[in-house]
Amino acid sequence: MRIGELSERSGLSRDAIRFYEKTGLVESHRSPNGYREFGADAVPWLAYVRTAQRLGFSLAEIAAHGAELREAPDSAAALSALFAEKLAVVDAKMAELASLREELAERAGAGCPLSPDPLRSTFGGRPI
Amino acid sequence: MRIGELSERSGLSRDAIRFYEKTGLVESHRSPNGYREFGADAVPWLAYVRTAQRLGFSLAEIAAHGAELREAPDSAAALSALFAEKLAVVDAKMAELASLREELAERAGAGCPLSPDPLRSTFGGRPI
DNA sequence: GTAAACGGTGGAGTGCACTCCAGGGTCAAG
DNA sequence: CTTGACCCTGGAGTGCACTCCACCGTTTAC
Repeated sequence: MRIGELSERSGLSRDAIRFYEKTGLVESHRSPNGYREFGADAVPWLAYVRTAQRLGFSLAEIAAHGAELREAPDSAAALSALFAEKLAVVDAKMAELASLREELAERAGAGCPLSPDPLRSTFGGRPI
Repeated sequence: MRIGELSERSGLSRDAIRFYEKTGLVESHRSPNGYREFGADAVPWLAYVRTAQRLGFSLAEIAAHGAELREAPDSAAALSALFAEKLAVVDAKMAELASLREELAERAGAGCPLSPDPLRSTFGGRPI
């Protein structure tokens, strides 16, 4: 598929896709006329990129992950290790998010009294 | 406390703190000599800011949340609503992260067969 | 054959979140 | 009274992640 179709299907701008290609986040080969040609894989891959990005991973990190995937010896064991590693990163983020959530949940619960300065009562105890 | 101490205690640079103050992320009053004076609350608040930031919230969003907290009518009901709202945002992020995690966990599990192109097998089915 | 739709490149510009000066005032210790 | 640690402001610069633009070639439809 060419860049226009990928743009529509991924919801990313053409410029963004070209930028991603330049930074190694997505691959393409070129038609004889010089047009980029993307595989069908590009669509879910870009969706993954967006999700990971929204969750606070930089494009560099995501690109590194993609490169590792591509370069990994194609053995189940090696790939399992790779994914386990990423899993740990995601789990760490989830834990952070959980503690943030907890802090908020405490406040949202049945009318807890609040001091004149909400911050004091909210974050004065255990720092998040 | 002055900016140097807050910098040490929060792990943020003086410049970053001054920048945060300029954008309304943290408040201070001034000593007669013009020095910024921060309350003890600033330390846990800045820790919260950093955590939220790492999790993909922009400084503008965090500042808005802080402002809402400060401006909220000091009634338990209003604040509960405020926190419940933030809670929903955090929960949405957790859900995204969970689906990312699931995708990774599937791969990391006992040797699942992989096609020549790992991406196809990883993301070819349901886009994340 | 020409117009519209699509593609290419290079480079400038944008917004965010800082970082790094330069130039200068404040304050406690020696 | 000077030295050093600390603070101020304003402005320039940086890295990331794009976005916009001008100018040009290609392909498709009429």
